[in-house]
Amino acid sequence: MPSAFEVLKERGFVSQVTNEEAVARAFDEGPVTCYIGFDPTGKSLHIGNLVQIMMLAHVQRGGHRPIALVGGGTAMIPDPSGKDALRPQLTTGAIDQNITRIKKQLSSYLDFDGGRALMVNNADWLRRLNYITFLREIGEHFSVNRMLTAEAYKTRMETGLTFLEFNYQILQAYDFLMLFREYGCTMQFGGDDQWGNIVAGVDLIRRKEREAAQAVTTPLLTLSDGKKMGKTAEGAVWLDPGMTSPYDFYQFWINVDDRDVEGLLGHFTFLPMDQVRELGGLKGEKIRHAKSVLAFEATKTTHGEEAAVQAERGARNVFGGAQAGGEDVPTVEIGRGRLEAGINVVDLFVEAELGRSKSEVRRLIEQGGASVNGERVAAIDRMLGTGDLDEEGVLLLRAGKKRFQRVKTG
RNA sequence: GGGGAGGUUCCAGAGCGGUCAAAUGGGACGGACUGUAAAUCCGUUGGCUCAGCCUUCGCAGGUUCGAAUCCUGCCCUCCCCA
Repeated sequence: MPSAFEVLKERGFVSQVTNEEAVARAFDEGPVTCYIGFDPTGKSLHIGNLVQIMMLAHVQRGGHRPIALVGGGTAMIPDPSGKDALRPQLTTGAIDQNITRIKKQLSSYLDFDGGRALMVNNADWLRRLNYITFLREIGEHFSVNRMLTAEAYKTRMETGLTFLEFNYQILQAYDFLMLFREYGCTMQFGGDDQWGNIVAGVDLIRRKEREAAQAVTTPLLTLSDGKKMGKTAEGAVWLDPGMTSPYDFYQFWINVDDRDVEGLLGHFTFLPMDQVRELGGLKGEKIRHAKSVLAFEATKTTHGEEAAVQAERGARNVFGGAQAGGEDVPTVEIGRGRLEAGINVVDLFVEAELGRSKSEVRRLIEQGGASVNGERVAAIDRMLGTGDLDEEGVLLLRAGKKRFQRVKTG
């Protein structure tokens, strides 16, 4: 059986490593405690966080102990790495609320039972930090000269960097030190953009504890079209089913570029690599099968098997040409009386959220991109009535090629 | 604290008294072609009671028949000096 580190490498999670030999040995020798930090600034994690989550999940399956650190303390400080804008500052109450939600989300991937995985909040130590003590014990180990030569800061030197942001790295290093002391955590993972911050922690542990901690970073996942993972026109793809429905989540994976399929299967499913390679090797139209496996597996781990089955069935119905698609297609309800009175197509499309404004929907119709029950809408003044409903009192709206909405009367 | 530059529609970036809902590029969206892929081509891209009207060019006032464009104050960003 391959070690957890071999699994990570094989699946494409590994980019930079502090000391590859030492890391490999650690994973061979026994349970390793490793951590990744998550930012609780949002109400939900999104697909961009999923690489890190899956990395922890794979490690846990290899018999090791992951720690998910949420930055309840650092959330109040912007991370200058790679970003050019400050993130909004939240109240501690809002952050604590987000943390609760994030933990719930993470438990779909990680098994927190009996301490097999841990979730900790750096607010526990950061918020009660004493400035002077901190400067004396931690600050003395950081060289400003060296920090300034780091890529993350160098670029920010052009546009300006506040003292607040400058401290981010120090606090993240301190987190690592605390986790090392409290939980024997000897390894930190993160995206490539975090390399500087992570290594700062490794250095701090060496200086304070004279121990060698390790760092492993993941390549920043960019898709073949150069876009950042998880961003769509609608914004991020969220893990919260209330923010991105399982159907849309499934669709996200179905719509990935052919060239990305194999890599994504490695990262976001637990399928054995033989199978991943086989699916990734499919050519031409056959690769759609690989995409449906990817979509199904990814949806299953995030939303559960039942939701995955539903999403798949809904997609098959609607794209396979079945009329109203059945319960599994995203649905909005509308009072039957509204249809009896007659409702304008444009209004209905807006209500079904297939367009942001009436102008947008009008444009859609004028360009021939809107259809009702599979028939192209010819004019913007088309009225819909009960005659457009099927036996079950349902009609199907379609915007463009792939956005569907089932309208049900109630 | 002093001096300089600047804040324009999703982003970048033109415009510097009317011809401006605002060039151009990117992105996004729609169509054709396809495989719910990519590439390519065409079109669209503030809102609405849509051949007209309304609201936008950091904020608040002012000049003018008329302002994104001129003036005043304020806020914010960046650069140089202290």
